[in-house]
Formats: sequence, structure tokens, C-alpha cells
Amino acid sequence: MTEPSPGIAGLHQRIPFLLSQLGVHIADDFVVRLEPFGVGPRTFAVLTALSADDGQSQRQLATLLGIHRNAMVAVVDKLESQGLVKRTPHAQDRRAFAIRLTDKARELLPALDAQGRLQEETITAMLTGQERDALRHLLQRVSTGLGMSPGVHPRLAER
Amino acid sequence: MTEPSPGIAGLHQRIPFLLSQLGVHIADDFVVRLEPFGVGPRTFAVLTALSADDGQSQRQLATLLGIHRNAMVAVVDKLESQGLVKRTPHAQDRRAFAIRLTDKARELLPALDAQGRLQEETITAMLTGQERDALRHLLQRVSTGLGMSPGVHPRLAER
DNA sequence: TATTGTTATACTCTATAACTATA
DNA sequence: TATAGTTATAGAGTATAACAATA
Repeated sequence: MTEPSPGIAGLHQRIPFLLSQLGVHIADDFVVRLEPFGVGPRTFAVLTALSADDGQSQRQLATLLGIHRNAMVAVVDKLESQGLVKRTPHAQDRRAFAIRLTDKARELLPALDAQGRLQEETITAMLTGQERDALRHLLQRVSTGLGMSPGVHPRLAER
Repeated sequence: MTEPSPGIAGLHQRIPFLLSQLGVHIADDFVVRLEPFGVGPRTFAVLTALSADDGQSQRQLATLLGIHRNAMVAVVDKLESQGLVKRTPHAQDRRAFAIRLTDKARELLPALDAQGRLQEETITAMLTGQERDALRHLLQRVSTGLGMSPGVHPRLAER
């Protein structure tokens, strides 16, 4: 007689499945966490990119984040309507805008960062500090080994 | 003077971001791997569930996998059109169907499983056997700690 | 001729409700 | 009255192509 197939329970032993299951859940959870601030994944990514290098053009942001430039228009529209960025003239290229964070955005950024930290604490609550470090290192090695760009989320580009 | 914000590069230090980045990438990769077999995430999930317990009703499958019963219709339609399952009369309930794997499906399942193993080897190629075990255990603990059902992928239900 | 930003359109997916036949 | 399965419709989200202004 043949033993029964493990079925979906067997997926719990597969590293790719565990990563996929956890990753998608966490991505959804992060969306929920940002919702009260009126920020979505794409607007969050643009705000974060500008926090390190303010005044980038929409093209630069699109290339950096893997978002199509057509889609970037709506993202910047949204941020501008919320008063979080301004489209200012670009010094070297009159076709382009320099996108700049407003003071309101600079006040908001720490709160968004706090959500990221809170999420990390929640997710790793059952791990020791050593285990967190070990997990972080393993994930970084896998991510780098797969050739992924640090900090660039593949869902921003969309299929 | 203030030092520049780490921007998106700082996300590379965050466990939730790494999990989300890797997980979404891996989920997309798995879709690509299954494509040549004409199988998608939802049909794969149903085939896997039936491999452990054949003859389940659409309602049972929907509840088990987190797919809405309305959406389950199209999934079973697809599988039936491919000759991978049959809708057979349900022994106890004339409203319901017992969904049963065909011989063709039983021949296909090992190939799908092989793709899962191949993906795991590819993703963990840069890790030692010990490190793979450590990673698997850490992920299982995090997944269980978050109350996720083993083997149930949150993307099947869709937003 | 190529590029930045923009707009419009078509396409895909999903969520919701309503229907039938049985229980 | 509730449930299994089905169908239809509307809505959100995305990709594609084409456009004007500037390089």
C-alpha cells in the first residue's frame, strides 16, 4: 500500500514556500500599517528614496525603484495632492521636474520608520537577538545571491 | 550637519523587508516555473490538496485553501478542461461534486514537485546544509508564531 | 532622433450579488 | 432556512501606445 501524499502540509518544509508565504503576508501587513498615514507601497518607496537623495527627477525615481515612468506620474500626483512632495523646476533639464520633500513629509518619515521597526519586533518576537541576527544574515545572503537589488521591492514594478 | 538618510538601502537591514522582497520574488519565480506545465498557483494548490485527500468537494477545497468558493469554480473548470480532475457525483450530498484527480494529474504531480525541489536548491545554493536547516527552522518558527496555517499561501485568497 | 513627463485606452483580475438545486 | 455550485456585472489595477515639450 502507498502512504498518503503530504499535500499542502508538506509545503511547510520547503524554504521557498515558507519565504513566499511569509513574504506575501508581511507585505500585505505593511500595507495595512501604512494605510492610516495615507501612504501606500509606491508612495512609501518614493518618500524613502527622496529622504536619501532629495530633488531626483521622476525618471531617476522610476529607474531606481523599478516603477515604470508612466506609473510614476500617478505616484507623484498622489504625493503632491497630499502635500508631501513638490514638483520644482529641474536645474539642468527643463523637461524634467525635481521632486522635493516638503516639511510635512519630513515630519511624517519618522512615523513611517517606526512602523517598520514595530513590524520587525512583532514578527521576530519569538526569536532571540542572536537568532534575529542569524536570520537577517541568511536572508541577506540569499537575496544577494539571487542578484536582487538591496532595498528594491519586486512588487513595485508589478507584473 | 546631519548625515544623509539611508534611504532604500537601509531596507536591506530590515527582516520584514528582506522577507517581503524575497518572498514576492520567489512567488513570481514559482509562477514562471509552473507555466510550462499549464499550472498556476491556484490550480497547483488544488492539485496538491487532492494529492493528499482525493474526492474533496469544492467547498472543502475552498475552505482549506482560503479561496472563495465563487473563485473555486473557475479553478476547477480550468483543471477539468486540462483533463487533470473530474467532477464526480458526491456520495453524501447531491448538491456537491467530489473532485477527483485523473491519471494524467498523477503523472504530472512528480514533475511539479521536482520544480519545487529545484527551486529550493537554486535559492539556497550559497548556503551550507546546516545553514539551510537553520533557515528552515527559523522560518517555520516565525510562520507558526504569526499564526499562519502551514502550507496555506495568503495570495490564493487575493485581496 | 531621443528623452521627460503626460494622457487615454484596453486588458486582466477580483469582489459582489444574485440565481438553481438540493439539504 | 441554509448550503453547494454557478453566473453575471461592476470595479480596481495595470500595461501599452501615443502625444507634447525639450534635449
